[in-house]
Amino acid sequence: MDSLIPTGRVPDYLNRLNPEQRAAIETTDGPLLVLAGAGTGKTRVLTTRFAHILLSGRARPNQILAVTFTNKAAREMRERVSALLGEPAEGLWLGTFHALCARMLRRHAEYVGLTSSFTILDTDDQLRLLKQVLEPYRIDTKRWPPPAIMGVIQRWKDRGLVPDAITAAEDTDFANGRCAEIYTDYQSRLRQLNACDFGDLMLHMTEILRKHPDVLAQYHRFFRYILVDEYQDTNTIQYLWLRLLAHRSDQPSNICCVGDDDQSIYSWRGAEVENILRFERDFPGAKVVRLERNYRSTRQILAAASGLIAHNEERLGKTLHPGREDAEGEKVRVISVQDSDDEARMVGTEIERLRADGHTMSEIAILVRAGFQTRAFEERLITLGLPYRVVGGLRFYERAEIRDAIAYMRVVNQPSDDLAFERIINVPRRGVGATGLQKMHMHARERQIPLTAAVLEMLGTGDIKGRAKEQLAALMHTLGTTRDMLGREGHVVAIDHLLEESGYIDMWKADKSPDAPGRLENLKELVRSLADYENLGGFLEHVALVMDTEDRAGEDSMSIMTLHGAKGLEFDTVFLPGWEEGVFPSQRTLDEGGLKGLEEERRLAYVGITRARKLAIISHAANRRIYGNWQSAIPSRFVEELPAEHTETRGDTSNSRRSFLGRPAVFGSTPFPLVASRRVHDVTPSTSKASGMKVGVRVFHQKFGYGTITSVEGNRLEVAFEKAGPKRVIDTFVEQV
DNA sequence: CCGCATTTCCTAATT
DNA sequence: GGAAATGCGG
Repeated sequence: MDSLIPTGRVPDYLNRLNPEQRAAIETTDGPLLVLAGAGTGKTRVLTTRFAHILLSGRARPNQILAVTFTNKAAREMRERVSALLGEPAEGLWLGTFHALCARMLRRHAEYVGLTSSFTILDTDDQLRLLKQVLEPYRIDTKRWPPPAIMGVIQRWKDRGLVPDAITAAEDTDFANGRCAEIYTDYQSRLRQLNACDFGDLMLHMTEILRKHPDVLAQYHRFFRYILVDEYQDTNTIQYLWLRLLAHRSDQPSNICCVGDDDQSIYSWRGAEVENILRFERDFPGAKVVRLERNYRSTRQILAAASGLIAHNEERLGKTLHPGREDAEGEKVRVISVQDSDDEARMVGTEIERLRADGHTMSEIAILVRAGFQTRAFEERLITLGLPYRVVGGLRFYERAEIRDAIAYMRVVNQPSDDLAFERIINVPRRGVGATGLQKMHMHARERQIPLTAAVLEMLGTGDIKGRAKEQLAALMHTLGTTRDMLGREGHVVAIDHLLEESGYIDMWKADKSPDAPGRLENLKELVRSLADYENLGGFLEHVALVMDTEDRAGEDSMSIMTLHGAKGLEFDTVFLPGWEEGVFPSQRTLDEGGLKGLEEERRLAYVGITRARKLAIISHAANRRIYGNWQSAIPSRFVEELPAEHTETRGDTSNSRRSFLGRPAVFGSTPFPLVASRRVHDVTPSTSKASGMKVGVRVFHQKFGYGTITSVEGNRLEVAFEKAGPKRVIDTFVEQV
């Protein structure tokens, strides 16, 4: 293809790139893998490449398919491409995997038994639907909780397996091998409801592309170039979808995937690092460009992070070098403290000092492994009066009042949306209980009609009695008037009417709990945001797929968040607390994932350190309060793996890994297996009384009778009772016999 | 059908 | 320690 750029003149946007970045952008044709280390200008390469393809005349805006994982990334990319082009980028196929698939699927829905107006279910709906499907199976939900079964189905979908593809061998470990049946039923219920869950968007679209060569050919004609962000996070179905779109006979696969195998931290939700490791085999003739010049962090930080990640086996191999000469910086600090309260105190003190020295608060972050760790820091920061925000709590669209309001809108938009109707039928209370709802379900199933229609019929025949009768009649009337208003007065007015007349707003006005005013405020905000969309349908598509809201640019506050949440962000100073065996690396990951799990934890540690521009402060405590009781802990193996010449150790040295030598690091099934002696630090009063409680001791329990202790964990015992079987009990409730 | 008491569980989190 | 689900009495 002819270039529109005059020969001999390098366009502006290429001039300020380093040679690797330029190679990543100018290698436009054929498969390309860009291995972009942390802070090496990944987003810049991606957006500049996009603009370059357009500006050099290789493709028109709608001939590039650009895929991201999150809406945030898609938004950012759109903005930066627009900036490079000097005009708003419109008509692009740029979005998340799911948004792009939804857009395609609306055009071909009939191939998978749906209509183009299919509903996209959220996580709540999925689970509610699965529970309904589960009913006739009479499965012990204690042993096989519905969310776990949902997980099995989702993982099958992630791997591109339709119900028919599930082999018996695949379906052994769960719900007595009946998951495949459940999966089949669940899928047919979805089809009846004209609905998709998130997994279906990918699964259906991939099936269509696979079975209908004409459809595939159509997209091949469309897309000349494919760009993929965060390729290390793709799961199998996303890989299959990409491969179908990329592999073609008429031209080379112009697919460019950008990613970093060292930052793959999402295997637990289906991501396959193997996709990126295998790229060169999947796309013959592929070129690989490594971006290793880091412009973010100091040399000390990069060296510490590189030394740590070098302990991983499964990697393509890549070393970060400082991109600037002047960036020597401070060594990574490793601080040892007595207990988790001391740790919070230490972090608070350090932050106060940073603030006194004039550091901007928003340039400081505390990155934790798990959500439960945030509380200690929050409490400390409140005491000190330091502004902070916890990133990644409940988001706007996850709040109960927002989900309820959206369910109301869904029923208006699509009267056959049974799941939405079920959510709101008794909110506010309308005298409909489990039994009443069941009758309605039976009626609906008999007559093969949606729930709303069943309610109307039953109101007519007098099958609904009492308080429910009047209230439901009023609800149905409100739904009807709202639909009328939708056409005449616009969706904003109509929805306002709906939430008022249905009594939903009044329900919160009557609520005396302290968070009710906030909820009303959220509802107002929701109605206000409706105005940004042309119609109700457009709004609902947005909330189904774009479940995030713009970060509100607030005051100058520091961030507390999980390591996962911090990926892609950067701060001057980063605190990394809780580097203890069992916490980080997480015991559960070790138990379930073995060596692979450990390597993923190590990548998480690598992500954490590389978030810091100037200073990283790692800490570990000798004793930690977990779920209410004290447990002792030993420093994380990652502390030892940091190259000593790039770290500076402070604090109580008796709490080093050395003093725990002789206890081999093993993967065990018991929680915190390295710390058999943790009860030494147990300060709960119950232990003194129960000090004789050891494995093998025979005990008597008022309710369960006689038994033998099989495990001891703090004051919690597991006892094999002779009559009652294995039970977990608190030590004070049994007597030694 | 509702509200209160008791019991149970506890990784990460996007679409 | 605490949220959320379950169970029980009114």
